[in-house]
Amino acid sequence: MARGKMKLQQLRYIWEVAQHDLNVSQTAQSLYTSQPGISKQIRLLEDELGLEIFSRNGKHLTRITPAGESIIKSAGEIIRKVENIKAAAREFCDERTGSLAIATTHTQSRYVLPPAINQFIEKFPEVALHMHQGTPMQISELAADGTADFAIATEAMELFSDLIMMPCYRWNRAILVPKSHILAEVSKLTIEDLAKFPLVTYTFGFTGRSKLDEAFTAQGLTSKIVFTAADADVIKTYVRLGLGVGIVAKMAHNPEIDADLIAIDASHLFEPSITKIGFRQGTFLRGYMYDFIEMFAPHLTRELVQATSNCRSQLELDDIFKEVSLPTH
Amino acid sequence: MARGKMKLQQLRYIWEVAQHDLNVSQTAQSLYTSQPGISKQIRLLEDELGLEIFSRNGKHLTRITPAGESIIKSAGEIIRKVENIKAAAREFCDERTGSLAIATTHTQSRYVLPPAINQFIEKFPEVALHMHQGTPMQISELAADGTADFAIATEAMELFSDLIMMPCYRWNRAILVPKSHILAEVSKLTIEDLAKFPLVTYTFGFTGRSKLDEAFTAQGLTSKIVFTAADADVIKTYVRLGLGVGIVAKMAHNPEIDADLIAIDASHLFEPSITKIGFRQGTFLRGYMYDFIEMFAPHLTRELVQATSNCRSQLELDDIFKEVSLPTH
DNA sequence: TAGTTTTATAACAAAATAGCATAATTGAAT
DNA sequence: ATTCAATTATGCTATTTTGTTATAAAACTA
Repeated sequence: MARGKMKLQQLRYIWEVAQHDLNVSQTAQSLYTSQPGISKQIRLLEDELGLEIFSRNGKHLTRITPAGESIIKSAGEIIRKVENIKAAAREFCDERTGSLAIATTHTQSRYVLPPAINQFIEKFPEVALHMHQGTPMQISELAADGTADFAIATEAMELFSDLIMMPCYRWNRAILVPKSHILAEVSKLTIEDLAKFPLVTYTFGFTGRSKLDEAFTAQGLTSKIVFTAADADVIKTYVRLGLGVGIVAKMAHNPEIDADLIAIDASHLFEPSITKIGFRQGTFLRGYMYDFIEMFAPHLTRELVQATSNCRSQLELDDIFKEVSLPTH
Repeated sequence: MARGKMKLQQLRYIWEVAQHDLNVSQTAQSLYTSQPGISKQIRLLEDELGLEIFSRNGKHLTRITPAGESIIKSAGEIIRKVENIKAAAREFCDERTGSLAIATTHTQSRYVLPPAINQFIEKFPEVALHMHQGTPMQISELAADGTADFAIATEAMELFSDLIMMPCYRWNRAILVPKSHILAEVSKLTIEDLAKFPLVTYTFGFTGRSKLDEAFTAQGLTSKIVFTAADADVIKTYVRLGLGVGIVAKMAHNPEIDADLIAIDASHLFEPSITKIGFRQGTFLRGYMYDFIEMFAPHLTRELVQATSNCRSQLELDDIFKEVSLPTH
């Protein structure tokens, strides 16, 4: 239990080693430093605290001790707070420059985000914009580990408890068929009508696919999904080929570009889905980040977002949005 | 905006300087280090962040900049988290040793705490016990700045927003008179009866004094308080001298020692008061600290206390205790 | 059991930190 | 205003801390 002053670097090291599967060499590489340096600092910290953070089998770190578990968790929180200080400093220093990393799905980046992005680069030309595309799971992870500032998606965002998620807009689905298709003539489409045809829609886990499945099973129907894709462009392609009837987010249909396809409103067939924007709780948000959120979802004012930052539980958060009415796309 | 690695020491320095009225020399003395060292580290940090944390008039620090305000606040949070890591380490290292500092009033330490303290030193003989006595205001401050682990008092605890306060017990008052006094004969004492006599009771701001005043003013009566003291022992002394009628917390009357005085129950005259125990939110509580709380207030189980630690607002906290029934002393 | 990977140790180099003496500046009090 | 005490900045030095290289020892892998 030697006397020493705990260093931020030491906390970074134990945190990173924990992130790198307790492999010190690998950690050293990723941090562009040397393995003995890290090993020594960890030992020094353990000495100061008078306990082992990692248990060892001879020379190898095998697992995190219960004490280490708790210490590493705190270390992570401290590291994030330090990052927040830096971000806050940048904000005070120059509020026009910085970077904004958005992780989102194809649907959002192709059909929904463009107007907001446009507005954003107009107002903040000095902010470097990074777009990450992936599955809703990947997106949430990117936001949770700080690679992306925001995650925007419809599905799977609930699984990450340290993400603050706010509803952006409600949207409905449209049935897509070639002009010549029989369904184009049907006046009032039912879900039974739909179940008769082979369907082309989103892959499971994408763009509100779960609501879609629910609707069929609720009616005791089984849907014949013959093809799935992560994005509407691919779906449209196969609808054009006559593979089946497409079910996509309504905003994915562009009357001009998709003039050869008929879009039939399906609001009455499926529950609307809600797209959300999420960020890691406790992160400092730059001024332009608040602006971006508001450009994308005008009801998410700076005040409202700040209020959500203080929420501890999902319940509190939901409570805030009980009153707020969402736009529909 | 030089490149450097933010150090915990730097955060400590800016925090301490802010605590010491922006006087660097004084800060250096209190930290047993040199003034140039601190000045330099502050400059380095400001350099790294690219902004001034303190505004200067020539060489003197005059005020904290808006950015500094936010940074220093974060620094404080980080420092506390680091302290928590150390405390957690000590807990894992040896859960029997440590220290427990309680700040409280005379009334508590003389009449209420002894049984709990007794039980505590029996179970944790290795824990060094420190008792601080003071006014409720001083007590709250000691807890808020970390000098004491707990504050126990009846008044003034609401004023410190970063203290988590939990109700311990409800108590009523007793009227104290010499055996020969007229009031000793009265069968059903009213507040009007009481108002006729000169009174001896607690100094304002102590031991539920405010509830007492409320009761008189609510009846449109003015009380003739001829003497006030911070503790019941002094009050009793003056009641014995015939200076007036005493009003004290019921638990301050000991039938054996105070056999020469008559205690008349006054539960029906004054609203009961509630004594609370408070600790700074976000602090790591050692195992024996939970035990102490439970010895003092058995309904405050470890689970319950941990639940309150997560509360953000006073409302949330009150909600938890809505269900809990308090013991009466 | 051999081979690869990983960690510990030691000696060394580099950098950061604290300290001292002192000059410059400020703010207060004549 | 001018002086005086208090406070901060600067330059330089000593010390401590941190990181690197090279290498030995140990642990996993197959």
